[in-house]
Amino acid sequence: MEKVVTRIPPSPTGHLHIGTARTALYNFLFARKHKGDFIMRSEDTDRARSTLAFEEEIREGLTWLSLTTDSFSRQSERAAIYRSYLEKIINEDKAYISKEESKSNPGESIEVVRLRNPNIPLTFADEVRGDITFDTTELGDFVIARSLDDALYHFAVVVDDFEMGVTHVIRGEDHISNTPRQILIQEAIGAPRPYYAHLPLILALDRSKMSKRHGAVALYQYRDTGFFPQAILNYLALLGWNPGTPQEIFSLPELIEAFDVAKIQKAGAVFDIEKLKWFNKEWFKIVPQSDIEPTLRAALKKTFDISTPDERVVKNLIHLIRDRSTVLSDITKDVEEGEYDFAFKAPVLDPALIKWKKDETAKDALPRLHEVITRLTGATDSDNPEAIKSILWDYAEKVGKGEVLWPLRVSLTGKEKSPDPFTVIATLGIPEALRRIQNACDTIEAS
RNA sequence: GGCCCUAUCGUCUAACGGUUAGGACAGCGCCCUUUCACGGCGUAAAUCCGGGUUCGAUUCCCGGUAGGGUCACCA
Repeated sequence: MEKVVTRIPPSPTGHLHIGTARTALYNFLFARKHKGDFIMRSEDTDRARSTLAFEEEIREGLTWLSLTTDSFSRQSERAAIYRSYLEKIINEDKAYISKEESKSNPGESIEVVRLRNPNIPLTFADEVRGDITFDTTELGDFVIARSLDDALYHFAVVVDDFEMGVTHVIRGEDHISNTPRQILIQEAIGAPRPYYAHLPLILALDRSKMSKRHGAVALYQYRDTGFFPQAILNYLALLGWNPGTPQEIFSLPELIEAFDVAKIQKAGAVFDIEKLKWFNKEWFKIVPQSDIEPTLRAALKKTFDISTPDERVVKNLIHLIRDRSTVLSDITKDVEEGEYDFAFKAPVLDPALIKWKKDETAKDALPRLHEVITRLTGATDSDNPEAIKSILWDYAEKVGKGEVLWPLRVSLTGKEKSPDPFTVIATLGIPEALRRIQNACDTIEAS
């Protein structure tokens, strides 16, 4: 069997769209699944609107997603190739040069190239939708080049796909109506017909094609708010495709393994940021530490001006962050808002907060805190909350969990809300915890 | 408007003629942790409508309806 080749042909006239990212993903998955190639082609034949900056952003975006390509080319550098094909089919009278008035510059006379349309009904097989039939008559002798040296999109695409050995064209549903004219061109240049698979569109809330007016559509916007590439890939894969099993969390290798064109959805799918957030939350628990750590360190430096934080605390804090965060930017936000103050700042204690019950005074908590100090003093330090819990749990159960745990937690963090006391102690280490509890006792006595 | 595509909970989807129409996200409720978060359990919520075909249609066919895409000397 011939080697599978898929492609992603973005035109560098805008940011990397989330829909383009998904199309790239599906092409990537299919190619990798079949041990084929996945190539990228910059469709920059519209010189006026294409920029190198966008091209670069698109390439970087795909790299960020780990969607590696096997080759890269630019249509703007292939004019000679298009010209040779144009000359060939003109010689064969399958296309012709037509002198007409320029539409873009009225008054100017130009020689465009038009395809001789055989005006036939045309049916092609779509891997996701089955047979689709068009009457090509309505296309007329459509223009395929502005001039011999200036091929238009459809012509360039067909020549390139042929020259590059593309076997499977997997693209958005918005290209269905482009397919008949591309097939006509294929037949004119004698190219074989690739397999086609037209993907359902990604829709906005109002079920129209997702575009700028609907908010964030560019990949970089999701990267910037702190979504993991793993989560984006995972979500995008399941938006319009399903594995046929209840599994939802997929790594890229797992997606390659599970991917199957037959399970691509026909109907458009609404992009739901809430579900994306859920995927990100799940991935927060499993991404490598190196995906989280730089953000944490930057936040610590910014908020606390700590450039060399206690490594034990950082390590333990990352565990906490993993199941308390949704997007990476939560780290910065939470650090700024004081969520993790307890880890780096001794608390300023409000004795009134120590009281567990309304009719208590802060001083009532003193003997309990002293008992905690006694127990902790002889204990082995650990950064496992469970181990810390076992030191104190039986006492807390005996005296009353609220009676012990609430004042303890408040002395450690000074806050109304925080992680549980065992986790806090495990994070800080027993010596620091002891200092804080002792300090709390002193404050209470002085009040 | 012409052409093309599509139609299961609010959203993503499963069920390729026979199911109490399943799961996930979001929502709601309860439990756990005597704080927050995490977690666990539960609940509500759907086959667009009308005709066929069939013993039997979410499923197959036709027609409506609705939504979407596309109609360049853009890509």
